Amino acid sequence: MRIGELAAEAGTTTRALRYYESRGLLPARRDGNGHRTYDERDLAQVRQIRTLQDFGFGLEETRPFVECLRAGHAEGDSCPASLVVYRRKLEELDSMIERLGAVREKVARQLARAERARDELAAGAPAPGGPEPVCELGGRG
Amino acid sequence: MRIGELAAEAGTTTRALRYYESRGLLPARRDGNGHRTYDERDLAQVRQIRTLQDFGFGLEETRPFVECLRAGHAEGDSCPASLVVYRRKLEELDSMIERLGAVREKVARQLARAERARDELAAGAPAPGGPEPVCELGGRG
DNA sequence: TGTTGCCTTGACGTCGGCGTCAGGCCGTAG
DNA sequence: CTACGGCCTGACGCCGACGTCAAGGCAACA
Repeated sequence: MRIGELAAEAGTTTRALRYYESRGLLPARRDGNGHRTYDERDLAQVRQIRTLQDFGFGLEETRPFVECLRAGHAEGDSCPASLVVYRRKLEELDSMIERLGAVREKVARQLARAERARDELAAGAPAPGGPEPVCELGGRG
Repeated sequence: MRIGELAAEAGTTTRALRYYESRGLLPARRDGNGHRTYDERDLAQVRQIRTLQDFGFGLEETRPFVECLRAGHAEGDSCPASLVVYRRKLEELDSMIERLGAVREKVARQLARAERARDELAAGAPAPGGPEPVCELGGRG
């Protein structure tokens, strides 16, 4: 199969596949015309790459999985190096989720505080210490 | 105050401040030598930018807050446009956290499955359907 | 014989938020 | 006089994963 067909089968583009090759992730045979040719094993490798990328893995992080497939394993995560990447990614995900959760709480508290201040201003005091500043400097009306 | 001092006070760099200016976020007066001069209000604006960036806001997202401060408000989130950004960011954070949580579970399940397969292979069958493929192609030993 | 379609290589563009370097001005301290 | 520090502008570099364009080759089909 040629590069266009592989791209279609794997749900990606020819540009991405050439890029993988340039990174040493997807070596290609050539036919008489100099065109790249691939087989089912290459398709499995590309699918492995796409799956991991959907999980947020960087290209380099997919390398152990691809090499594991090329070594003949049925699954890309049958090799120790792949498991190491899994574990590292789990730690990354946990710390990212924790950080994002903390930020979420801070933003939520800021929003609640700002809304409270706005409501109090609207309800009670129509100018406690001078004229109100005008929001939206460059308003379009 | 000049740009170096402002950068030190705000915990950033002169390069970042000039970048903000180039984006129209931080207009600067000039002294006789053509040097940028700033006051306390500029400092407050820069601090607002940094705080939001620590929360993961992009520069453009800080703009309503900065303009709100420049309009004379004591807080950058006293204006409706800032609240809109808060709410949008909360939604983004929620969906990101949800996505990451789902990915985390998938990766954890993949890891568990792969470890189980490895253990079963090590314990039971030392070659059920042919020779084992060799992991780590380019091993360094 | 042209036209389409797929392929090739090479190289520059994208996005964000700056870092870093080059070349030069201004004021001050030794 | 010279060195140094801080400032100026302008421009290229960086990271990741490609997108996009240019210029050309080769095969099939009308």
